[in-house]
Amino acid sequence: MTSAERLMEKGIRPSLTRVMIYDYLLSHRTHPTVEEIYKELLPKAPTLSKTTVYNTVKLFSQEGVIKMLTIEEQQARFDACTDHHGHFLCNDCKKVYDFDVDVPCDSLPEGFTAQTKEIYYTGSCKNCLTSK
Amino acid sequence: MTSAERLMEKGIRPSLTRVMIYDYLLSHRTHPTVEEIYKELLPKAPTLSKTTVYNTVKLFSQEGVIKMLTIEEQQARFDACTDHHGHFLCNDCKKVYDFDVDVPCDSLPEGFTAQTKEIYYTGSCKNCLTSK
DNA sequence: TAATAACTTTGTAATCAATACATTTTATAG
DNA sequence: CTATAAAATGTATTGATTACAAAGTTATTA
Repeated sequence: MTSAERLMEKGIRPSLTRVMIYDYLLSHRTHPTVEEIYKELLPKAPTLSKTTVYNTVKLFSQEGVIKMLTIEEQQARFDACTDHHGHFLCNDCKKVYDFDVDVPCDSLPEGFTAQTKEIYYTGSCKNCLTSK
Repeated sequence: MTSAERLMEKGIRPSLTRVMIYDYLLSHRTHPTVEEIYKELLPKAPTLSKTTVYNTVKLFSQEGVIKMLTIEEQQARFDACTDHHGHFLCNDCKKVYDFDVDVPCDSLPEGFTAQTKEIYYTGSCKNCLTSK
């Protein structure tokens, strides 16, 4: 299935801009920020507006096409992989890593319905620990 | 153990301001923001500065006295309970609820060391679901 | 006790991610 | 082709957070 088809599946009209942003996220699993997405795409799309990137990732998140990560206080990050997995933020190099984690056993209060479930760890990654 | 003693245990000098902020967090388990802490304490401490609240919750978080929650994009929230539990953000009323959840089984990459482990759910709480 | 140093608190100014909004551009339908 | 809706853009604004310097407070040492 193409990325455009996947957007349509979620009721999102696959404009050129949207497909470009979605493709970027699909091929760059580094959990980029809006700023990073914008800067990377600007050479290919010189008329791109940062507001458009904001609008688009918000739309994608709301429709469940991508995940918004609030693991960092300062700015949101985005992940095109919506399968269940954990995110690890290194406090030193500020990179966000994926890791495998089981869906946790929870006891949500009666009547509560969850739409998203995120697992965030913070600490130090291997690179930063060994280079000390 | 008093709250002042608990601060000293973590190497934090228990000034009046710090104890006041810590006590507020201990007695208000609503995961308040800096703004909320500041507004609530201002009547009791008219010379309190918002910067001080920022400095203090940052210090507390760094020393592990409290937890900083980044579950919301816009602003950080703070929790004096450092025991393992999950946090549920209602997208409608924006309240953050505690819930019980097991420590998840993870397979962190070799050499990674976690300092904090947070579990964030978002969705709709009972009140908001029933009032629709 | 006085003098000094270290720490804490404060207030203003600056930063910067995110949003609001009006305008322009592009796509779709009649 | 025209009208309408949707998407993209750019500027201005908001608002949480931080930087920084000054003022205040507490601890230390002579």
